[in-house]
Amino acid sequence: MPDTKKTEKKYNLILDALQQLLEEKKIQNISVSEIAHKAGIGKGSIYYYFPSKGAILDALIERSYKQPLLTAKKLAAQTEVSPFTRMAMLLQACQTSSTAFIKQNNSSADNASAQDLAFLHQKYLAHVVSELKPALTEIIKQGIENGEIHFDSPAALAEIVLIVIAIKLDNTLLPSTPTETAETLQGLISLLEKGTGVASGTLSYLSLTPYMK
Amino acid sequence: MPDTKKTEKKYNLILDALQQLLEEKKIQNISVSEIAHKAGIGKGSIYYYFPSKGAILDALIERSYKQPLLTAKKLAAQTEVSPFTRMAMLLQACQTSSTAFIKQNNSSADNASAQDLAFLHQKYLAHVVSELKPALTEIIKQGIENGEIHFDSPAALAEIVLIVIAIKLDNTLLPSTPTETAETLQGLISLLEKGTGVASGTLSYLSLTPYMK
DNA sequence: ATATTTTTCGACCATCGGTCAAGTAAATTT
DNA sequence: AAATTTACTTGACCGATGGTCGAAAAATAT
Repeated sequence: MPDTKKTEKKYNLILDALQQLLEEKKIQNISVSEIAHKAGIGKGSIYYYFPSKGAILDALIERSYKQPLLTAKKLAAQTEVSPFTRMAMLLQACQTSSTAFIKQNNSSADNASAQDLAFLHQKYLAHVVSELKPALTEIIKQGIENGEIHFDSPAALAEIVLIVIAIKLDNTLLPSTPTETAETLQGLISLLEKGTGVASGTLSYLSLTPYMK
Repeated sequence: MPDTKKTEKKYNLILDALQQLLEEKKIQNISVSEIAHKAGIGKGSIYYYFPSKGAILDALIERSYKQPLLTAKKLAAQTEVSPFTRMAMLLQACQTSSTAFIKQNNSSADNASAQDLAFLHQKYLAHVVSELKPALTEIIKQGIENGEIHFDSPAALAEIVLIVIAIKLDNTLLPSTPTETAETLQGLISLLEKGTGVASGTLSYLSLTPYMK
């Protein structure tokens, strides 16, 4: 099939258009016609490649996180590196992937706008957690085998960490002040250290800084 | 103001209508006219009581969680009861409040519908966590003073617990199998016990069962 | 060249959230 | 009780949206 390449090109063209528009306005205010115009194609063609407007967003999110998540997963295989280092790198990837997409303009104290793009953030959460959980689980599992981490359920631990971090790094799902966010993340690190029998300070350099402004 | 009663009646009439409709279809497919019709009033009147469609939803959520959250908060003041008991009761309230609203029809494996009502669940999360955090913080704080709990940052701990529990109890934000959910919640309890210097098994009776089917 | 399939397109449709002028009912003033 | 002001109701109306469709144009096959 020679059209696969061409199809994929158009496909990505549409995603590019949406991504561009997404940087200056929120989703609900972006019309399909607008996406088509930006992509330089007719509106009808959009629906040749995507079944609905929401599907375009889904595809864009998946494309956006494909690369960072891929590299994050590779970390799980690098058994020669300390689990903590790998964990830090993985969370770093998690963090950069979040800031990549959460650039929405929070201009006014518009309470309605925050709700409009709620499901965008929700999708980000679901995507990141589900994709990263296996990798982090593997890392923790190896840390347990090494005797560096003490905990019964690596998968549960991975999920807990990812949930809290993903939610707190994306400050829109549960809006907090910078101080609050920092406190919660610091609390998580402290809880992890004490809960997994790791020396205090071992995880402190994970230094997660939430997206601000 | 004698109109407060009448106004409130109409106000609640609209919320009743939305709540009713919400049991058979998802929000995005419920029109304002439909709400008005169900409430037996003109469409224009809706906008006399609410500034937007989203505001109706907000109000409904707030009304739905008002009572359970109120009783949950009162638990914080009952200093004569053990912090763990109060914590369990609070989480119980959290749980019932979730099942009260998460009765959406999950008929088919329709991936699109699940995403449509994403922000409904997102609002639930934000509401529950922000409302319950102060109460749980207070309980933990008292447990620390009693010497029953050992942890530096009660507020952080409260938020972490609420985030994980709220997300896992509402199985739509991050869909998991029952086994996974149970594992994560059990992992959280275990992490809490070890992380806060509490004897193993102390928190086990929190026994959180997620909403299923 | 002809036939067939794939892709493009924008006019068109139903519907939506929200506005508004006009009207009615209720309270308040005189 | 009449007049006036205020509180409330309403459905026609508006601009805009997501999505459809048949027709045309490109591409491909025969």
